[in-house]
Amino acid sequence: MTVKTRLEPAPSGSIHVGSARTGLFSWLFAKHHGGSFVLRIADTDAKRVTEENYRSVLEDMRWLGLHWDEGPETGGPNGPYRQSERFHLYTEKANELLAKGYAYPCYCTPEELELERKTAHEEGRTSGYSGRCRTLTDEQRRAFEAEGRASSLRFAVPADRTITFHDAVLGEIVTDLGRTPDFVIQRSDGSPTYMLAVTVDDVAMGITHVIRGNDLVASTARQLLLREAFGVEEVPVFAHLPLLVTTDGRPLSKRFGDVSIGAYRDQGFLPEAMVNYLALLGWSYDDRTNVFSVDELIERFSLERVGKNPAAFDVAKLEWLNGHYIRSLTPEELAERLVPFCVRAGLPADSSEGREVLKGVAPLISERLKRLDEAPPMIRFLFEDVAPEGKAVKTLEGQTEYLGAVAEGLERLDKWTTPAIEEVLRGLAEERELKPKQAFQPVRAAVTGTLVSPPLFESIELLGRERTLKRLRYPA
RNA sequence: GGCCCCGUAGUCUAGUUGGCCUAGGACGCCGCCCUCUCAAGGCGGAGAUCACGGGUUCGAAUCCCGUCGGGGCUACCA
Repeated sequence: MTVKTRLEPAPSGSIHVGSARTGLFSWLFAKHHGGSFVLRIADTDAKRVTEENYRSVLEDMRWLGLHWDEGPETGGPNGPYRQSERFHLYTEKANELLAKGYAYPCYCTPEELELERKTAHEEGRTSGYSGRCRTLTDEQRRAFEAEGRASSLRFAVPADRTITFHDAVLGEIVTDLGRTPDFVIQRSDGSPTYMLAVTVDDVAMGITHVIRGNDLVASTARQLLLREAFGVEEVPVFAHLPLLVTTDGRPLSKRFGDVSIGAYRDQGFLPEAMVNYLALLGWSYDDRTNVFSVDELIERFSLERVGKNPAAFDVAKLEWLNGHYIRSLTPEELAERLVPFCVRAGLPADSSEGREVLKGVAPLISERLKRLDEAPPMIRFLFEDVAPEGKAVKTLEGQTEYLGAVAEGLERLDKWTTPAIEEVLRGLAEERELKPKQAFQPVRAAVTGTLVSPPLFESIELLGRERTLKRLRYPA
């Protein structure tokens, strides 16, 4: 059997890190088994969907490197892959269920349903809908329709049974259908609900392993029920991943801060770091390995090693991994990835000269970056004259003579190289019996405008003779 | 309220046929070294009575019961 997994994101903007993690696990599992991965857009609820959000989903998936074998734009034998374009299939299946007596029209209004929910809650029953429309006579139905009431379609749940399935993560899950109310499969506007669409599509597309968030455990029984009604014998393997929470153990909601992949991308997290980090949330390979390349993840991933308890999304560890991956980049690669961040910060880096500058500083700042967006402030002095700020101003006080001497020494240099520059500066420090810190901080302040900068001698070399001398003699 | 799931240091986790665990690794934190600043790197350290309480056993993080805590579901969202 060829493994086939899928991710079914609702296009409500840049994808949530939780969805990304689910997608990653699904993708890794498929790749590990030489199978395929399907991307399917869950846009059945028209009011929440925009074209822009849809594009964000595809962009995020591509950025993460989770390439889909079947899905939007890629195509495939089971398309289309946007559920909004598959309504005819759901309608057909809904009608089939209606004809076979598995489903019935429900004429209840939102207000009536709300009342039932409230009553059920008060009486300690698990849920709301009583199933009252199930036993309507034809006459009653005609009366409702004459009234102009719209009807949804509900699945008639056999209350006297239980549904049991084996979850690859959680083990055996038993659901008592006596506590499962008749659920809506088609809204009164004719659109399918998640329950119908997901089941129809998983069957149609031959999904073998359903890997999704723990919040969907309870819905599994209903989907299994639908499969039965469709007369489908095969059942996919289900694996429900532990939910992602904040470091305080709260649900990972917008209130936590950044929960979308796009937000992390904009801050300069590398996709390889994000993928590595996400893989560690709820999964581990052994008792010591933290860093994995994508290929290693594919080779080592297994559902058996997925844990059951909620995992906290810890930005600090993500940043550590990100720093690790930034340091593993070549200067050329780092420079190229830095371009958009510099441009956004107003630095003219998107030119061949700009790129040369970036390539030059890349080795100096790579071990100082946790995120790419930290780079522009560090290297702004290479692109424009910067006025000393804060403590740097104070450091420069009374240093005019000394800085002039530094300028004089540097001016005499034949070769403008780091070793030569260092020799001049150290020589002068020794001559004046200055400690390194006393000798170099004023120079740093004058040249970079700050007391924290990339290594000084290298920075001076990159800055060039002219600009360095100017800044030493005429501080802004 | 009802049903279901979870519970090892601040965080991610190893550990699950009970003994090799005086509980291992990583992030973070603290200190030292290196050092032109900041980092990176190296070394070291603090931090977990394995949620709590009872059992079973020669022996339990690992098995059983209970309690408490957290979460999910309980939608014509997905």
